[in-house]
Parts: sequence; C-alpha cells; structure tokens
Amino acid sequence: MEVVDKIITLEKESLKVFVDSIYLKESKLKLDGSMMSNGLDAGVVGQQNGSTNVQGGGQEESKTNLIVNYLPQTMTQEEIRSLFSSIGDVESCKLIRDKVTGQSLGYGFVNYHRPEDAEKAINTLNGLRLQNKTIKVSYARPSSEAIKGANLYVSGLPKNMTQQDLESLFSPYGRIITSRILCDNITVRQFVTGAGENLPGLSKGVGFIRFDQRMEAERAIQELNGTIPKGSTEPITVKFANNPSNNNKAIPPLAAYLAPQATRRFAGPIHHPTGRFRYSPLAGDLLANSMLPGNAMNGSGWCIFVYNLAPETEENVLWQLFGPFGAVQSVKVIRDLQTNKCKGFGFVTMTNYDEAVVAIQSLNGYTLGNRVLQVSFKTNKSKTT
DNA sequence: CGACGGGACGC
DNA sequence: CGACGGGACGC
Repeated sequence: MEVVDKIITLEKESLKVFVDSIYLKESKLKLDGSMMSNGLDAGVVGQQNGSTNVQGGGQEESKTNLIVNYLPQTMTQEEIRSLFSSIGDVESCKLIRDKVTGQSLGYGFVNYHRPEDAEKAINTLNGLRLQNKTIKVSYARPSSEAIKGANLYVSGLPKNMTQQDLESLFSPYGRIITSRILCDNITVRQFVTGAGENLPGLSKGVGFIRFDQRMEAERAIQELNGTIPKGSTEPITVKFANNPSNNNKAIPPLAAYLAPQATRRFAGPIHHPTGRFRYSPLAGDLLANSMLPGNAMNGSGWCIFVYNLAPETEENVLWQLFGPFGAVQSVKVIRDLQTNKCKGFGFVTMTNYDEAVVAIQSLNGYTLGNRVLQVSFKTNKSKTT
C-alpha cells in the first residue's frame, strides 16, 4: 500500500513538471507565431509554399503526411487515429506491423487532408509522453530505396563528446535524421528534469547517426571511419548499424507470440476486472460505481470523467494528462455548440482498469493552471434522460 | 457556485 | 569491447 502511494506521489511530481513543460512549450509557440518545430526534431524541412516540401535530394516531401515514431508497443492503429484526429481530419492512418507476428513495429504514418493540421500535429504531439515512450512526430519523407539502411553505428567516441559534437562531425556528409549517444544510466526521463536531479549519465562512447540518404551514410563511413576526432587520441569506428529485425533479441521464446498485445487485441478488456480488484482497498470505492452497466466500462475500455477544465481546453491536454498512465483509446472535450468553448468537462477512455485507477488516483485533485481537477470514473448522470 | 457526451451499430 | 528507451519509409 505504501509503495503504491509512493508511486502515485512520484507520478504526480513528475506529472506536474511535465505539464509545466507543456505549458512552456505552448506559450513559446504562441510567442513566435507557430511554424516552429518544437526543438526535439532537428531535421524537418521548412518549405512554406505549395503543397510539398522540397528537400536536398530534389524529392518532394508531402506537407500532409507524417511519420510517427517510438509508439508504445500496445498502441493500436485506431488509437493512433484517435490521437491524431484530435488535431484535424485524418485522411489515412497506418500502423506498421511485423508481417508474421503482427506485432507493432513502433511506427506508423498519418496523412491529413490539410497541411496546417499536419503542422499543428507536429507542434502539439511531437514529444508527447505515452506510457513509457516519448513519441516523435515529423514529416514523412517520400518513400524510396535511397533512404533505407542509412543508419550508422559509431564507436570509439571520446567520452566527453556531446550529441551536438557528434552531429557537427557528421553533418558535412548529409542531412541527419536522428542522432544519439548511449549513456550508462538510463535517466532519459526528459520531462522530469525540472527538479534538477537528472545527471546526463556517462557516455559509453557509442552512438548512432541516421542520415536521410544511404549514399550520405556511405560517404560518412568512407570519410570518418578510422579517423581521430579533434581533441581525441583514439580513432572512431563508423559502420552501418545492425538491422533491428535480425536482432539477437534473446530468442523470442514462444511466449512473445502469444503475449500481451496479441491476445489483448482479440480478447478485449473483459479479462481486466478480475476478482483481485474487487477486494482492493485502493480501488474499492472506484469500482463500486463503475461496475454498473452503461457506466465507466463500455465494453471497449473504461470511461473517465474529468471535471473543471478551462474553457480553452483542447483534446491534446487530455492526451498529455492521461497518456503517461497507460493505454488511452480516446479523449473528448465537451464544448458548447455556440461558443465552441469547453463546458468544463471531458471524457477519457482507457483500455486497462488498473491503469485507469492509477490515472484517477493521480489526477484527481491535481491543479491544472489554477483549477483543481476532479477525476473519476464516468457515472450515469445525464441532462436529457 | 458549477458536475457526466454524442454519434449512432450493418446487412 | 560496445547496438539504443526506441524497429524511420508503408512488412
């Protein structure tokens, strides 16, 4: 029990800092009048005219088509659609799955009807924390053979080399899509840094660079492999990174094929409200109201009522608030039909009962802006019945 | 102070 | 020596 309380308290702490950082981000966007990618992504081309971006290779880049990376393993295509539909009308949405196991490959594509919605999605959803992931949202490049296999593995880096240093070293050879230096301690909770306790972790001297074009990567290998960076004494190794699909991932021992996601997709949430929750002191009161038919559990998840939202609240706020706690299926801000302002409440549907309970425990009483939220399972109350 | 949606099953 | 938190081009 104490442990649970502590976890929840911790979640609240990190959530506060996290939400603060969101507000910082948003106000920053307002100040410079949008158009900025929010700093997590270095590689987005910013062409403003016409319906396409033009990039270095002379290829046209869609202004409506996005690639979404680092999605939580359990997130379905429909949940992704739900998330991105909160920005604007989605033309198509595709989650990429392994063709034999059906497992999510952790990335997908979202194509909007309108370029401005795609831009807004990047500005508001890139960097969003969902479960244990921080998603990346950026423009998709035109699909082609030339951009495949452009990921490099670099070792022998001086320990004091930063990610920026690494990019400076490689940027002469092409457009860098992502870069990374591996560190020892796993403190990549980037939104918890407000408390100041986040030591960077010691570099392992190993990193990755993904270029836009394979040719760029090849050239970087030719030019940089075996060279000694300025200020270092050791030559670096630059080679193509292993393909994650041929990975030696500890032999997927048969369980992986039947484990969480695969079964959950077909079994639905029915198996969640097992007896162990019924007798939990923590969940008892919450459950009492929510087990009535037509209430919180609607067959495809647990509906949560969120009260005391500001009039300007948009869907992304609910995603930001609830996303870290687990699988969120959908969110809805209830608005006045005339003014289009939030009527002070909204709904969030989460897939898993225990995650919903933790979200409620953590967010009920949470101060958002200058308002204290009230969060609970949805009840049957209704004006018109 | 205030407080629980809405589009809608598909033949 | 080393392979990421994390599978970036439609599986």
